[in-house]
Amino acid sequence: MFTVGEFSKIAQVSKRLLRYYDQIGLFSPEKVDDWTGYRYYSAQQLPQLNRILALKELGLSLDQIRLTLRNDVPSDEIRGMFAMQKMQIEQQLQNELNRLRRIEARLRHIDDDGDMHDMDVVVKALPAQRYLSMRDVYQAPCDTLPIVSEMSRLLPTQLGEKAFGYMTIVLFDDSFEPENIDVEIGFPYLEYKDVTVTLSNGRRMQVRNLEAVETAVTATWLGFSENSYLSYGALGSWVEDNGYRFIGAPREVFIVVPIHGRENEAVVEIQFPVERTDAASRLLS
Amino acid sequence: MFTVGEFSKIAQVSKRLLRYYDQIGLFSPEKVDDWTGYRYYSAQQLPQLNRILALKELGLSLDQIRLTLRNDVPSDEIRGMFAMQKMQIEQQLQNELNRLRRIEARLRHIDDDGDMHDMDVVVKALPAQRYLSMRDVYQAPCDTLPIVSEMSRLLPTQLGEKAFGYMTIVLFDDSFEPENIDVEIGFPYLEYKDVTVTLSNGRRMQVRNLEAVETAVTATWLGFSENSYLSYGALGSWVEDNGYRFIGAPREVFIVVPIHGRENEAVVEIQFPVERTDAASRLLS
DNA sequence: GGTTGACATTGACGTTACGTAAACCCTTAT
DNA sequence: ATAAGGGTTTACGTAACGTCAATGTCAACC
Repeated sequence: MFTVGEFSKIAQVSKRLLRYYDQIGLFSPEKVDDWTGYRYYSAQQLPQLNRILALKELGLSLDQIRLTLRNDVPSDEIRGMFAMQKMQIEQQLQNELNRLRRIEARLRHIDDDGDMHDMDVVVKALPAQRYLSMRDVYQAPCDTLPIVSEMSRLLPTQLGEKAFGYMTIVLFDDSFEPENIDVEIGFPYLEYKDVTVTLSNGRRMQVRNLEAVETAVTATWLGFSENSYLSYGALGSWVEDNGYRFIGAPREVFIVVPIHGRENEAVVEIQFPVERTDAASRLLS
Repeated sequence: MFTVGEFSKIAQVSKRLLRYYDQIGLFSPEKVDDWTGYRYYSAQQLPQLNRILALKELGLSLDQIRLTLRNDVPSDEIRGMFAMQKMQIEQQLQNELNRLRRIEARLRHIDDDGDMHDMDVVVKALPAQRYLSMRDVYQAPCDTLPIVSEMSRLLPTQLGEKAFGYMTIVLFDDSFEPENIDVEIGFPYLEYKDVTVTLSNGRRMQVRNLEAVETAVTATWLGFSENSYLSYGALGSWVEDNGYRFIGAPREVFIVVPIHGRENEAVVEIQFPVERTDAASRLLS
């Protein structure tokens, strides 16, 4: 029979831990003195504690460990728990590997002033939206300007100020060259009516559903200039390097639209729908 | 200018997060209304928030991120932080890989009743101790019994009951065969005197320092029998599988010494001094 | 039998990075 | 007038304990 202090020295764990495990009913002393409340452990309990510590090291939660120790749970459940934990670890491994690569990239891109010139890529989900838009092919990017400007004038007056989100364009062109671009220009429509709007060139804007994207790789930048298209390449390599793959048309959201003369106040976010590659998992084979 | 709700929708983060980052001084709105306390963010702040989110994804703590955003810290310090983070991730990767292997081993060893037949291996540090002991070569394991029994009689009476820890033997033999074994038998001595004890066969026990072990792989089992030696092999493969390497003489600590007729109450812990191999890191090359 | 020291007990607070309420304030639409 | 829908604070919960802090007991010494 050992007191907490003695037993904690033998097992090399803190006294607090032993009391804690007793409190949560995970590992209790063999005897507790009724009068003093002192805990008394026996040496024979040591292997049981070690099993707990070993399972904890495997990454199981104390709740899961409690399950494995009760012997009234079917073996399949226990096996399932371990299998689940295994999958979790594999997922973690992939994440860590990608993190490692990104860290190394950052490390390369810190200049002498401590500034980082990497794009800040954020992975997030995009909700489904209703989208009042028009798809067309334009000779050059600047050909879209009159259309955009007319939309910005017409829509708020015809359908209400607060009915729209930020201008969003969907790029259906998979060649990233700035000629004969196939794009859809429009605005998220926050109401549940179906409306059509006819522009001065006779073309119609219609409401459609812009599907949700589970995983989108996004980057936001300030200012608007011709070299914005360079970012597409950088984002492309980011996607490759981090074990993703494009699965849909990219979108551009104009939080602040570029106004002539104040282009550097523009804020644009590009969004690439992606899915995971399992390339990283081949490292484990 | 956006309120928290609007800005949180644009950036796809919770309002709580924005208020929290403001509170800890990591990312504050561009303007706060003096009267209502309302926070107002500008679209131009979005890239800064995205940088924070990107760095968080890399595993940096918010404190570290705060450092990288202040531009009065030397670039070397920032670089050092990233390098440190990189090392941490690499270490984590090794751990996860080992965990994965151990999980798979467990998974194989669960039988139909849900019981696990693996040894429960615990990695811990061993503190330095003073050690009253005697080293000798014995023909067979059972030859040690009279010595052990005489020690157990002599020491407490000559030097005090509480001066000793649990019987510990150090195995200098690297062939694990049970003949002509070179072992040191003794007890941790908790006082700071130098004493010698002479046994009936004329041999002397002396105090020496038993060095600390930074990393020891240990296993504890109940009962004492001849097949205990099997465990050495199992522990050996555990050590190999988990990226460790033996670097010293193993020890056996008898928490409860086996008494004739009550051998199954014995509790013995074996301790192998080890160090990490960098074998696992080759996966990353 | 009182004091001291070593050890035990419970309880509370700190850690990380927020989610989830609750309670309250402000403006606007019905 | 009141309900709705923003905003604001404050506080509590998370996982798994470490770290005090206040208090209680035990054994021994004077």
